[in-house]
Amino acid sequence: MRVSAAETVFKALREAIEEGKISVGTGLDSEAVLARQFGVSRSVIREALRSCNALGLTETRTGRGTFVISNTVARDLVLGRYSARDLIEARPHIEVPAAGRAAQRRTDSDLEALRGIVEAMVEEDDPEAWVSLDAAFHAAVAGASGNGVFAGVVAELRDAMANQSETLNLVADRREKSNREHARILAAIEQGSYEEAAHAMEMHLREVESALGSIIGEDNND
Amino acid sequence: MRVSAAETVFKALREAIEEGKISVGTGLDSEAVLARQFGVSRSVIREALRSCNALGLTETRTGRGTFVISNTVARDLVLGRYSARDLIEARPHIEVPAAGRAAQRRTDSDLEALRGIVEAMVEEDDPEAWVSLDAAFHAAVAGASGNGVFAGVVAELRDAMANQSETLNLVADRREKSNREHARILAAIEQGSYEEAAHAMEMHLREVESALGSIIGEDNND
DNA sequence: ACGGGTGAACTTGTCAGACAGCTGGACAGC
DNA sequence: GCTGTCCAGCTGTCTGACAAGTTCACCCGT
Repeated sequence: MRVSAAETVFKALREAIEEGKISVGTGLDSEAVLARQFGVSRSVIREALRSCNALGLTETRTGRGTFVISNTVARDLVLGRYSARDLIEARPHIEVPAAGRAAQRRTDSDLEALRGIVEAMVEEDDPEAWVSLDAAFHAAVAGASGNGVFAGVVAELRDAMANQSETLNLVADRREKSNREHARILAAIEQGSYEEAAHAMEMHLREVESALGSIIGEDNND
Repeated sequence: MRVSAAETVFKALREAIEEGKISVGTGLDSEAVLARQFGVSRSVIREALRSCNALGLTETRTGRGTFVISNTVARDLVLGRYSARDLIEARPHIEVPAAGRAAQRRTDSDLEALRGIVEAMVEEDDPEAWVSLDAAFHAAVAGASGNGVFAGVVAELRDAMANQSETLNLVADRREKSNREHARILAAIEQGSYEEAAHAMEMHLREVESALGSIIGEDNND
């Protein structure tokens, strides 16, 4: 399958920028020069630059030139924020099977990490730090599932949740319950039972959801 | 601050696509027609289309035109690629509940878009184009779920899958089966039944998985 | 009749050349 | 030293042209 010249130039530029061969802040050669270098017309260069601009890698200023403003695709451009309702609805569908797989595939170092987090949470008094550990626990479970998709999605959800402060309002009572539920999940994962781990996670999320629901206010009807 | 015509056109197109005014699977007007509509030259239109392509919203095929392949920005621009095994394992956990929610929440324009894709798939002979439409169908179902997390994750999986050519090897026989299964999913969504839509999607994914499994050969190499 | 080849009419891909508008800096005049 | 002008270089846009890929109706030989 033939690829267009514009796409070839785009890929070359993107690679050069992402690999740091062209450092952030510097300006690219002018369109005319690039056209000569790549042996194509200016239109082709311009189309390639528009692609780089769309990804947030570069920025073109009239009369001046095109400048590298980032060596990674802009996340903000791509990732929308998720609503609390969407997060609560989606979590179980991903984390429950992830916990099950974790029970089947966890390595020794996975278990070690999980135990460490669970212990730390028990002794943690500061609510903010506790919430961080909570997020770390869920991410670690997903990571232990050995499935990159689960791990990636949960990591993304964790980022989105971190920006929602409702979790902080969980009363100390609820935190203790969560600690016990986490311990139960960990035990099931240690034991290697898909069913039990998945069930323990499901129960946990259901508990958290109802606790959060009473805080947020259940206006999720459509 | 003057903005370039190309950027104006790009934003207009992007908004139209993301808001569903141009549904997934459909083709845009030709560059010449767009140029007349926007009152600009073809170069401007082409630069705007390159931006849309870079974001994974559209795809341009030589001699045919530019087609909308997603109404959300491609996530794998940012995130890493996933292995085939991970994708196959994770898909049902996300797409099944997404189909169920779609049955409860789909709008009229959601249904219209889905019908369009299903019809187009029946008449599509080119395997590559068919796979694109298949991906568009699954993304549209997730989009109709009204849950940004589902839509985002499926969009991400779609992008990752598009880069795995195994799907292309599906024989025509399997494609016809898929078309029927898609029709069944669509019918359940139209009917508004969570259970039926979820079940239809689950069956469909199971069928596809076994078909793919026999091609790939069950080994977990990426 | 009918299957297959063929070309016309579209589409995108690329090129070359032109000119307007913007920007920064050199330079002359005060 | 300060200011205003001018110019070289850049991006933004347009135009017209042709190559190459795609589609589909039409025609020709059987």
